[in-house]
Amino acid sequence: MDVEKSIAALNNPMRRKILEWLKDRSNFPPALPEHADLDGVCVAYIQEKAQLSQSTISNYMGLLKQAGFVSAERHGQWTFYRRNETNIRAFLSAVQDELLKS
Amino acid sequence: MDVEKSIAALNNPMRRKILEWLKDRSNFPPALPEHADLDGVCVAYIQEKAQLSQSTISNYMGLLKQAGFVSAERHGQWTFYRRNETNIRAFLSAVQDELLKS
DNA sequence: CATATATATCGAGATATCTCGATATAATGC
DNA sequence: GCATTATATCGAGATATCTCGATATATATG
Repeated sequence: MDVEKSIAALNNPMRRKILEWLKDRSNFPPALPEHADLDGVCVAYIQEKAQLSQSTISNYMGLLKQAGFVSAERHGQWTFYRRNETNIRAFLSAVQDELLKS
Repeated sequence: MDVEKSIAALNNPMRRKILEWLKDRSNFPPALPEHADLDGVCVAYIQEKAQLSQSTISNYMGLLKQAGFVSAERHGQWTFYRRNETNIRAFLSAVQDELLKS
């Protein structure tokens, strides 16, 4: 739990937006039939919704992953990103402690 | 509650450290007798503990104030900064909502 | 193996943040 | 008014972040 890196990752409106979008798979186009069993979203879908360049989104997802907010799983040519709820809660808990605990 | 501005203010280790120090007045030198009734800390004390320049600390406190994390009160030539617990909790609540609420 | 597709990485210009010293402002005391 | 003290603001160089297009890598398919 690197609070430093996590806050830096959140210090960008689009990255926070992406984390919100990932709460609900239906924010993105339906998965291909062969990916029906996977609960992540591929980079191209995120890029389409964010309207930023492919490299920027790939970079963003890398930062969110390093911060622990998302997990990535490769399947063939696709990388599926999904929220890591455990780590998100751990971050919130850590920030809460840092800001409130005496 | 400007989450954007708040996260930016927290995106710096020393500013977070200062917020932690302000939890406990005894992290700083004792107040002057004439300030005994005030529960804030003056800039000079914060600067001494942080070991950064006066202008940097003044800037930091300004950012923390704009984010709502601290309140400032002028008394003569001194400005006393103290945590704004209400706003800190409001921020935590907002981030929690943004990250978790569906 | 050649081509196509999806993603990651690289390099760079634009912009923002950091942090300082210098200076300005405000209040105090003589 | 003048000197001192506390804080705020200004201007700037150093560093970091943003975001892109170009390129590299990995996989799938013919």
